[in-house]
Amino acid sequence: MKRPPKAPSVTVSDVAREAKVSKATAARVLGGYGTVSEAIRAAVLEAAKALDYRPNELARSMTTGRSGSIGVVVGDIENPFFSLAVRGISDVARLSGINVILANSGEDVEAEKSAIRVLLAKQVDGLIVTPAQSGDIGHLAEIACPLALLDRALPELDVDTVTVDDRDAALRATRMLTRAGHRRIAYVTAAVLSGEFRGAASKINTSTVRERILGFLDACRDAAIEGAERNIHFGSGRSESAHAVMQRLLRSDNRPTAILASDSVVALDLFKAIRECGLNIPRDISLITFHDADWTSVTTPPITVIDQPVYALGKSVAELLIRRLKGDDRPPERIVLPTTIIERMSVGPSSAT
Amino acid sequence: MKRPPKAPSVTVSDVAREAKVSKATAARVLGGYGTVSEAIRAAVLEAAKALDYRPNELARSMTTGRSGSIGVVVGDIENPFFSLAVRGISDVARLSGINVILANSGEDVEAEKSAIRVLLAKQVDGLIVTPAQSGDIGHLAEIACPLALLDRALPELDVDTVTVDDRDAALRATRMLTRAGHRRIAYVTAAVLSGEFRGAASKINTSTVRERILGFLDACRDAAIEGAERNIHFGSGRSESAHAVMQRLLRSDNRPTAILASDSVVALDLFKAIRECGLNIPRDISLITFHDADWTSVTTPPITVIDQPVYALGKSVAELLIRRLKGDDRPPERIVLPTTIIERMSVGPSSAT
DNA sequence: TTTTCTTGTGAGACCGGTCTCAAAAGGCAA
DNA sequence: TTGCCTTTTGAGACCGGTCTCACAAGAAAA
Repeated sequence: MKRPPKAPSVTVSDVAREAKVSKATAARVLGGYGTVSEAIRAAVLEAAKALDYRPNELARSMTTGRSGSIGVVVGDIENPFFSLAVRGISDVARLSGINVILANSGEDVEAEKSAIRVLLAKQVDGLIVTPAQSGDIGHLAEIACPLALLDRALPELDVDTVTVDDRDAALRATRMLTRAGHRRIAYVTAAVLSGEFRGAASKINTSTVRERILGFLDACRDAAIEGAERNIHFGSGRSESAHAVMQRLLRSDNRPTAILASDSVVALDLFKAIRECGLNIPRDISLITFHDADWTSVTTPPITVIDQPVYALGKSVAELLIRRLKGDDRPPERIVLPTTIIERMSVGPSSAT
Repeated sequence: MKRPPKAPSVTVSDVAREAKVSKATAARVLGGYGTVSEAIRAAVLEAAKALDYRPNELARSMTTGRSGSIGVVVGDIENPFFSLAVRGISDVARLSGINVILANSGEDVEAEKSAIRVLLAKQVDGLIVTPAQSGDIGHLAEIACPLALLDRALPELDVDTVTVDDRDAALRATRMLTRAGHRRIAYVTAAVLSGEFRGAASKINTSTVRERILGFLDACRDAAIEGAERNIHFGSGRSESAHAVMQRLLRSDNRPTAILASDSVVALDLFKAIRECGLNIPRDISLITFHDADWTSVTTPPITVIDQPVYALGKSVAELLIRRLKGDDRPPERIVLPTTIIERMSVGPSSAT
């Protein structure tokens, strides 16, 4: 099949000429504004069809100032958490005839800044961001278009935000572990810390990370577990060393008898590492993870998870943003979605000697 | 933290006035074209900084005709196959300073058409599409900008295409099954057929689906298996009934002793259904699936998969498209990437009585 | 019939950049 | 000093839409 060469691009003026009316009139019917008589409208429409006119959205945005698209900056589309959230966002956006320009930050602030700059230059009408770090939020604060935060709240930034009840979720999950008799419980997260962590959880400024650690520590305190802070492991991302870190953790003398993982990617790595160490879940070690990823239900044993309403997260944040684009000027909302724990078979009594 | 209200948007003219030069000169330094004396360049740059000038990409695209973005239409971002491929695409795009506008077709041709129309109206410089159906490709054929096809080839469409060696992959996987003694082998795919399938595989026009079936049938013929066509099951998508279909398949009198699944989403459904039927892999039934999804390595037993270079698929198609955007006018290329089979533990000898 | 509205239409400015073209300025040889 | 060539600068058209405004025509009111 032959492909059409460059198209000379039919414009309003062309249609106007064809329909023998003024450019203004043709623009009126084509743009769907102003009033035009039925007869002329039909003529213009016919001319447009004959010429195969396609509006140039760019030119339209140029004058209206609205581009009809929103920018979304996530940490990593590859992570099923984000791809599901993005799905929620784009489903809502499509319903409003808005489209989504996606950018990956790779959880790197500089990449995030640059992505935002580019999206802004493209005149997106609004922005949904999952801030990579929260120490560095100047670039977010000075964004002049509507902004909404996804999954991670920034206390200093008074904008629409949708998160889940991370603290409570971590609390409940950890409590499930302490009630099973565990006292050496590790919390493993992919997040990297800017400074040094000295148990000063309240100083962590990425809300998701902070709240979860707070919840984790709450539960540990309730169970009178001392020094729980030392069992918090950061930076277990996807680098090669992360796997090694986990192996070391699992092989250490007083290895944890239970682990809470911050996301399904980390948990999968943990699961593999546990296996490679010849450990058995839940006999030797218990495991709970955030995010009900598809794999968690088919392992042996299936993994107990904290089920976050990820799709709804994306859906809500998009709804909030779009409402704002439509002129809503209520004070920013901070929606916290509930999580549920899906109990499967990965939690057992403590194996501590 | 206070959010800035509407920005009055600083333009080239503003900068020019501030720097006391003409608009044209200011535009030259800001746009980085033409020649300007060092003294004036510095002055303009300083004025721009003082005013916090940010270029309006839309206006720029307006005159240049290039928007600096490409459109990507995939079946479903939620599917890990696509999210990984999209990752590959956006990584490459970012390197070239191009950004990606993402659209979901939901594997529906009408949605695909509309997405393409919107993207084209947004003046994307190029388009990467995973055609949902191949009966209906008029809308693809008349696209006037560079187009590249991802994962699915369209013989009638002579454009850059990157696929994997589906036929060979299916052949090798099926052969692995026949060599293990299996003779009742089912092929289960999420793809839906436009017409009726009567064994006329060559008439299927979605290349991925056709090639795989062809490979499957090749292997069956080699093993002198009769009526293999009857064991091909379409439409096992994510609808409720799909699961039921599988259950029926598994509970039927002469249920297959081995299954080849077309993607990891279908395979996961199958895996669950097999379990629910109380069947054991690989004792009662063997399973191989396309796509090395993360879950396939952690199940008991781990699943033998056809590993497709998904990231590379996205990477290559983006490279091809971007090369074309840069003016390359070599004849369209059709790249076929190799697959490898990762043998795990889900294939055993036939359990046929 | 004349005046006053209403409604439909056309002319042209405008959005914020790019780019062509011609004029101005500077450099150098004669 | 004059002339010619090169480099720098400014004026203004242009991209493809939207939108304001003035005006024409027909309808309703006086």
